[in-house]
Order: sequence, then C-alpha cells, then structure tokens
Amino acid sequence: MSGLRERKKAATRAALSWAAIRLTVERGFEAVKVEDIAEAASVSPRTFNNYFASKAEAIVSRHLDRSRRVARALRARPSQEPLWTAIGAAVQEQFAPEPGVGRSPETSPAGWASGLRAMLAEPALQGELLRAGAVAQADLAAAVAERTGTDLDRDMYPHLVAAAVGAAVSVVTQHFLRAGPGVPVDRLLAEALARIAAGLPTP
Amino acid sequence: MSGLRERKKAATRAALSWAAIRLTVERGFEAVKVEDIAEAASVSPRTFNNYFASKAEAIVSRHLDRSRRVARALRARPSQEPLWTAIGAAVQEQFAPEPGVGRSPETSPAGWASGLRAMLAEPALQGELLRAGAVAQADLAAAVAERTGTDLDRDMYPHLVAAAVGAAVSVVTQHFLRAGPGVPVDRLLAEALARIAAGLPTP
DNA sequence: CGCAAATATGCGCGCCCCGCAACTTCTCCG
DNA sequence: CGGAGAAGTTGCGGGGCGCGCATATTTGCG
Repeated sequence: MSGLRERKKAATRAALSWAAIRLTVERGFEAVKVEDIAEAASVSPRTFNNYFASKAEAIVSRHLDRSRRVARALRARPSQEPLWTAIGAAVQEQFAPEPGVGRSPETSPAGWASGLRAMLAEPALQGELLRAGAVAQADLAAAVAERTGTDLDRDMYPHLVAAAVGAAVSVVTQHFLRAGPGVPVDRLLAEALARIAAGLPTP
Repeated sequence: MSGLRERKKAATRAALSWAAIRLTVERGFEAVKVEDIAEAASVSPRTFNNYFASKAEAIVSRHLDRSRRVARALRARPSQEPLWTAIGAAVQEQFAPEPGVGRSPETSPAGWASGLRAMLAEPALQGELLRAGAVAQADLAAAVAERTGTDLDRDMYPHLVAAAVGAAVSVVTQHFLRAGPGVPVDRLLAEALARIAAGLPTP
C-alpha cells in the first residue's frame, strides 16, 4: 500500500522534521517560528500541526523513528543468540554513524556541532527526547518479553532490560557530546552495554 | 538564613505545586487553567509564572525534590558500605510511602488513584517527569563519582549507575501503577535494584 | 523609623496549538 | 474511464500560555 498518497505524506513529514532540525541548529530553538519551518518545507503553517503537535515533536521525530527500529532489529536476530549479544547487535545496527547524512551543506562541521549541542541543551527538547526514548522502550520491552518468555504485565524484567538499554544509549550520547568524538560511538556503546550486563561493579 | 522571606517563598511554592497536583488529579490536565491554580493558592496568575515556567513543571516539582534527595541520602551513607547496598538504602529512604500525605480529604482513594493514572498518562507530564529524573540523575552521578573515585567527565561509570537507578525507579513506578498495590513498593524497588546489580540475566 | 532589596501584581504582546469549515487531490470500484 | 468518496491541505479564529516590563507592596537591616 505505498500509493502516491503515502509517499507524499512521508516526504512532507521528513521535510518538516528535517527543516525543523536544520533551522534550530542554525538559529536556536526560540528563534525559529513554526511559520519558518512550514515555509522551509513549502507547506502552510496549519499543515505543520497536522503532522506534529509541537516544534519539539518535529525535531525529535527522527530520533524517535530510529529508536523504535531497535525493537524490530532485535526481533530479527537469531533466537538462539544470547539476549545481550542480540541486544548489542540490534543497538549498534541502528546507531551506527550514517555516512553523509546529518549536516547541511551550508554549515561548517564545527558550527553544526555547537548548534547541535545548544539544541540538545534546550529543556523543551530534552523532555521530548526522553519521551521518545520511553516510547521506544515500550517497543523494546515487548520484543524482550517475546524473546525471554516473560510477561509484560506481570514481570518487571523486560521493562528493566529495555530501560537499562535506554539508559546506556542516553549516557553514551551525552558522553559523546561532552567529550567530543575522541572515541567512536560503537566502542562507547559496547562498553556501556557490557558494564550493564556485568552488573555495574565498582571499577 | 531561614528568614520569613525564605519560608514564605517555600510555602507559596509548595501551595502552588500542591494545588496544581490536586486540581489536575480531580479534573484532568487540560481542564485546569493556570488561573485556577493561582487562585487555589491565593496568588495572582502572574506570580504562578514567577515560580514555575509551566503547569507541568509545577506538578512535577514534588517528584523532582524527592528525587534530588537521593543523592544527598547516598552521601550520608557510611563510606565503607558497598556501593549498591548504600544506593538501595538511599533510594528506599526517599521513596518510602509517606503516611497521611498524598490525598485530598474530599476525594475517595479510588477516585484519587484513577485520577493519578490519568495525570501520569498525560504526554506533557511524562516529558517533564522524565526531565526531572534526568536532573536528579546528574546529582546522583556526582555522588557516585565521589564515592567510587571516578571522574564525571572522563568516565561513563557514574552516569551509567545513576541512569540505571533512575531506570529502576521509573520501572517500579510504572509497574506499581499498572499492577496496583498488590506488592509493596519497597519490595519492588529491592527486586529491581538487585536484578540490575546482578547484570539482568535472563530469568 | 526609613531606606534598599526582594517579591507580588497588573498589563500587554507574541506565539502556539487546535477545532472548524471549505477546497483540492488521490483512490478505488463499477 | 469516470465519478463518488476518502484523505489531505489550507485559511480563519480563538483560547491559553509564557514572559518582559513597569509599578506597588512587603521584608530585612541598620
């Protein structure tokens, strides 16, 4: 069912989200009006709100989509694989650095990075970002429950695993933004997940 | 420095937060206007925004305060105590059920509980709640760094520990609201923390 | 008691989010 | 292939909200 309609809708959604991100990184969250985003996506302001309930939602939309794919990736792993091995692979698969994407041609890498930091420092964005993480965790918990034969309603286990994975991703992201790209993301992710799977003993 | 000024300010803040919570539980988030909260606290609407930047912030304020106390409690534990023992105690200390508090005299326990659920289901609230958790985690990470002699900027370890604890608290809360008070909170918390400290092995 | 600082309040602006009612574009089936 | 109907877009308008600014009031202190 990928008619013209669906494709156009997806395109508009992506254009809006991308415009929201780009403009916010360039000018700052407060300085970007919904009208600007709509215009950048060649759409009426009213239409913006048909796709997203807020500026923050639009900006976070990409992160949300990517995070939700982790659960799908986990289901695709062979079922005889140990849980934490499968989780590690599923996460790496989604958070691998995408070649070429993620920067506007007009902006210098340095300016982009600092704009990104400023954007992620925005309180309104942080809340939305964490909410996106929570949504993704619900998906992931379901996948974990399937794989381990636990009950989503009665057992805390799948929720704990999902929350721990979310915590790892979040911590790695923050660390990466704080310390800069000295160490590649996949190494950091592997380290974080390994520590958690080891019970976080005092080093 | 606890002059009349400070005490009055704290009282107003508490009154506003409490009014926000009570009214939201009774009527629902959308149905409560800032004006109502201000009136319930005998304060002008403009003053509300001198204390809180949004309705959500006011509602979450109590949860935030409580969560931040965990770090303080951890510092107060004897330093020869094993890390996870100390953390368990510090968390339990803050999230122990408070006798008598937490309900308006006018409302039935059942109505209050269902109102609470509805309130916590509100997207805007969830974001703010998670943000509060993130703030508390920063405090907690600092306390963990002190205790374990790790570096907040260079090591992910203290952040991972704090995030894991936050995840545990969050999961327990959700489970408690989902399954009802069949099992006491302190048992659930103990179980969640124990599982994390054990590395979340598949059960 | 009286002044300086902190706080509370009133006013007004700009923006955001959404419901509603046309209007346009796509889909699907006879 | 053509027209009915579904789905998407847009303009309009309103209710609230968050906040800057100026003013009035209260508190702390000498």
